[in-house]
Order: sequence, then C-alpha cells, then structure tokens
Amino acid sequence: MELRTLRYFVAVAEELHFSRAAARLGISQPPLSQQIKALEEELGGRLLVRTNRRVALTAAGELFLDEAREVLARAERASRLVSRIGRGESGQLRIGFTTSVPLTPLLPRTLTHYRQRYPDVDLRMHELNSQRQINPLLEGDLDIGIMRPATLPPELSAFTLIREPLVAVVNAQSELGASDTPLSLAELATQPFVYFSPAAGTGLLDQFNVLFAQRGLTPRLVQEVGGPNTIISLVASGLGVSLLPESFRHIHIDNVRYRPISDADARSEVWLTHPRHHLTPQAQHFIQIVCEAIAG
Amino acid sequence: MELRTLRYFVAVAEELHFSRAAARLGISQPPLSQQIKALEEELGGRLLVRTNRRVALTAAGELFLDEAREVLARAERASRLVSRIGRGESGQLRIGFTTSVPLTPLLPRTLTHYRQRYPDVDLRMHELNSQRQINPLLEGDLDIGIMRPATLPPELSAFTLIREPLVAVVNAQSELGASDTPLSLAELATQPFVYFSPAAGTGLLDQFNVLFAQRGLTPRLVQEVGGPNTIISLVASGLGVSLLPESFRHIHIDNVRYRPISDADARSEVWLTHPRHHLTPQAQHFIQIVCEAIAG
DNA sequence: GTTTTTGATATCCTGAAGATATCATTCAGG
DNA sequence: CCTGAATGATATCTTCAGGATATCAAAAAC
Repeated sequence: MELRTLRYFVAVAEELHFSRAAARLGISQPPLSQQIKALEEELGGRLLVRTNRRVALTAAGELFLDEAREVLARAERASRLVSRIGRGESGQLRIGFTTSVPLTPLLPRTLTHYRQRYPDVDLRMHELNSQRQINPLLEGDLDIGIMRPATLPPELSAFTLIREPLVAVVNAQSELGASDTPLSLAELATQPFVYFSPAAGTGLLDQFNVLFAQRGLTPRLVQEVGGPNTIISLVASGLGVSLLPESFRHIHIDNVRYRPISDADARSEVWLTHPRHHLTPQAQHFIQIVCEAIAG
Repeated sequence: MELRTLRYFVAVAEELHFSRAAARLGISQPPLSQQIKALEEELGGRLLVRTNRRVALTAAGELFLDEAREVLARAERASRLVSRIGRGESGQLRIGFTTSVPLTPLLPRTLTHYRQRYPDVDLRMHELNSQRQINPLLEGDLDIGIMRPATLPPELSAFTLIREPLVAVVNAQSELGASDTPLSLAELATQPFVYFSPAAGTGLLDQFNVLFAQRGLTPRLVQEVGGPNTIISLVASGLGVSLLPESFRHIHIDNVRYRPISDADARSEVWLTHPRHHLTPQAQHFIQIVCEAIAG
C-alpha cells in the first residue's frame, strides 16, 4: 500500500465514478480500476460495490475513506512542515552575541527585519563571549555567532559587520578625565589598567595586548574582570582606566568619561561568524538581512 | 512522496547508518541513498547530515521522523481495520428475525457461539416479520434474515434452519382443551379462529390458508391480529382457537393448551435468508456457525 | 431493439526502483 | 604520515509495476 493508492481510492470514493476519478487524477480509467482492485486484494476486503452501473462504498470502504484521508492529510502536513523549515520560513535560528553587540543599532535593526520577514522562525539569542561561541558553532548548537575578532578554527568562517574606533574609558574626576580631546595609547598606558581576564574569553583582550606590545608599552593591570560592565563600574570608582570599543559610549555611568584615541589603528571590529559549510537556510536569510542593513 | 519513502527514511533515521538500514529493509545501499536524496529534494530541505562518516538528523529530520512514524502508524492501522472487517473479525452484522425464532434454542445458541468467536463484530438484531425483512435484505440494510417461509425475489436465497410441526392452540376451559391427544385440522376448523391479518406480513398466514384450502376447509376467522403473542392471549381469553408452530409451546399462559396436529403435512419451517450474492464475511461466518449448530 | 454509459480485461510500453560495480572520503592504527 | 577499512555517493544496467490504448460486457436509456 502506497500513498498513491490512497489518493486513488479517495478520488474514486469521492466521485463514486471510476472514469471521472481517473480524469481527476490525470490517469486513464483501466489502471485506476486495477489499483483499486489490487488494494482490495491486499486489504483482504471489499471497499467498493460495483453494481447496477453504480459505485458505492461498503462499510469497510467508508471507514477506510476516513482513515485514508487522515493519512494523506498527515503526510501532506509532514511535507509542508519540512518544506517550510527547508525554505527557512520556519524552524529555529540560534544566534550567539557578545555584550557589546546590542549597543550598536545594527543588531536590533536586523532582528526586527528578520522577525518581520520570518515570523514563524523560533529565534533564540544567547549572550556569550567570543570564545564561548566557538564550540557551539562547531557542534551545531549555534547557527550564527556575533563576536569580537578571535582566532577561528578552519571550519568557521567570518566577515566584519562593524568597524569602530576604540575609546579610552577614564574616571571623570581623574587627571585624564578633565578633557574630551583625543588621547594616545602611550598616554593611556601610564595609568593603572582595568581589563578583561583571559578567562573572560573576549577577543578584545588579544587586540589590547597586540596594540600595546607593538608600541613597546606594558600597562599595569590593577584588576582583571569578567565583563565590560564591570570594567566601566570599576573605572567609575576610580580604580583605573580602560580601553573599549566606541559602542560602549552608549553606557552612561556617573563619573565615567569616554575619550577618543588618536592612534589610527586603535580600532575594533564585530564579526559575524558561522560554520563555513552547512549553513541553515534560516542562517542564510539572517545573513542576507544583516548585509542589507549594512548596505542600506 | 510515498509510504515506501517514509519507511526508508525511518529506517535510516533509526539506524543512523545507510548500509545497516538498507540491510534491514532488504534492499541494497545505493537505492536507499538515492531515495533519501530524492526525498530531501522533494521536501526542499536536508533531513540528514552526512558528515565525518557519521549520519545525524537535522532539526527538520527530527520533526519529519516523528511525522513519518505517525503517518506509517495510521496507514498500518487503516489497513488492519479494513483487513479485520474483510476477514469478518470486525465490522457489523445485521440480522432480522421473526418473533418465534428466539423461542427455539437454535438462534440463542448460535448467537452465543458467534459472539464468542467474533467478539469484535457489532451484532445488530432486528425483530421484523418475514415480509418486512425482504426489502432491507435487498437494499443491503440487513445481512441475514431469519424468517418463516415466504415467496422471495430471485436476488434472495434461503435454506431451512428448522422444521417443526404445527400445534393447535386451544383454551384449556374449552371443549378442545380437555385433552392433550392429537387433533386433526378438520376438527380444529370447526372452531372460531384467531389468526394473523395479512398486514402482519408473516409467512405463516399463507401456509395456514394453503393447508385448509387443500382440505376444502374454510375456518371462520373471528379476529385478525398482528402478532403471535396476541393470538395466544386471545385464545387464553376464550375467543377462539389457533394454529402455530411448535416453538410457541415455550410460551406458557394460563388457560392456554397446545395440542399436536395429526395431519402429517401440518408443519412449518424457519428459513435463513440472505442476498444470493454479496454475502459479507460476517454473514458467511454466521451461516457457518448456524450450520455447525444444526449439525452438532 | 439500438445506442450509450461505464467498469473490466488484454496487451504492450515506459520509467522508476533496485542491483552490481566502483569511487571518494575519512578515520583508525601503526 | 601512510595504509587500509568503513561508508556513503555515483554510474550503469535491469526488471517489473504502473500506465496507455484498444476492446469487451453488462446495464440502462431512448
């Protein structure tokens, strides 16, 4: 018994006329008669009574009609569900993002567009630092990562979403907090530093180290912390200075002042990272929309 | 998409191994791979990830697995339901019977056996006089009729279940009620008669008329009634005598006495009647069991 | 009685499903 | 790093079920 057989039977049961049913099915009448006959033989019972040039359903046929319709409807539904997932109109999209990402308008705007265009996709946002996005991306637990620059395994691919300057984070009461003018990394490095611990897993730490090392500077770290909000709080309390991407300017805290950095290479990026192959359609659509948001 | 495709997919999803799944399905591996590939193309989405020599289900695949199992289970169920009806193990059996039939042990015994052997058949008993069984039998509203002799249209076929003598029904207080010895039809015909009206539709009336006519007798009908119980009641009240099959001896009513008839041809029959063709399996089984009960 | 309708039957053909052989990739183990 | 086993994909051929065409048979309509 195949779905085709059921479709044929339902057509005959609905038309109660082999020739019309065959026409509706787009086949000729003889094979239809044969298929129904074969179905009855397989089931071991009559489904239709052909008598007095009239076709009628038996009791078994009535029952089987209901069941057949149900089976066909479920099969149809299964097919549609998967098709929708396959076309990215449904299913799931799991995105990892770092703390700083929601501070820029790009991600919120993209999410809004995506949700409008694909309202049936179950969108799951996971706040994770850059390092902690890598394994989930490799293992298929995350479809897309939005992160700071990091060294990626070859299975992952990335492109830059945002380029932004770094800014000095200084206490407003301190010496450096007296002005808003650009500051050099060298000047900043004279102060005690508050920064991420390696365990925080952010790509910013690597950048930070490289920037100062290139200039032969070794800032004195007075406190290693886990997240950017802690950095800003500790700067507010006067513990030291720090260096963060410009996005964090959006965080206004008393006694904290942001000053531009005059060094041209003191810049950071936000990456969109994804498995190099095996991109889900949902992820493809999301990337499409991000790119439109950047371009437009 | 066909049920075969779903069976193949479920096998692969359960084994997570194409070769093993193919072995389980009794086909070779290449066609299985092709079928799954074709299924994915038809659905427009990946169901399985073949990576690192390991096969895994995608999210869509997980969903489709559930759906496919459901569809297969329902198809299986539909098939089993109809098979059971086709084999007569389930479904419906509608039997018509006349008032006198339950008085003999044959029908109750047969019904008990039938119910034991086919407990899932929905057995519907309809008390109907012989005439009123004919149309339902012709139109398929009744599968089997158990009735008194009647003239049947050619589409119906019948055989005799029971042969029994007729007995005189007399009032115990009356002249004829004084003895239990056999009585002749001629003697009985001297008395006022209580009998069925033609509208009652019983085959007994025809027999009654023939029996007396053959002997040149014309009993005086004092009352025409609709059913045998009324006959016996009226005989009990002294209105007249009557003539009924021996089965009615089982009805014991004060002041009613049954006396044998000495005429050898004063006998009646109970027929099992059914459509000559189109016997349902349920009806066939019932007839089988009736015949066993008669033989045994 | 003749014609029309309609499902069944007979026969042939096509294409999809399956078999066999082979390839490509990957991972295990030395 | 190399070799061989494991495993899914690909290529090609074969077979048979499903379908088409032609025809028949029975019943109903005129």
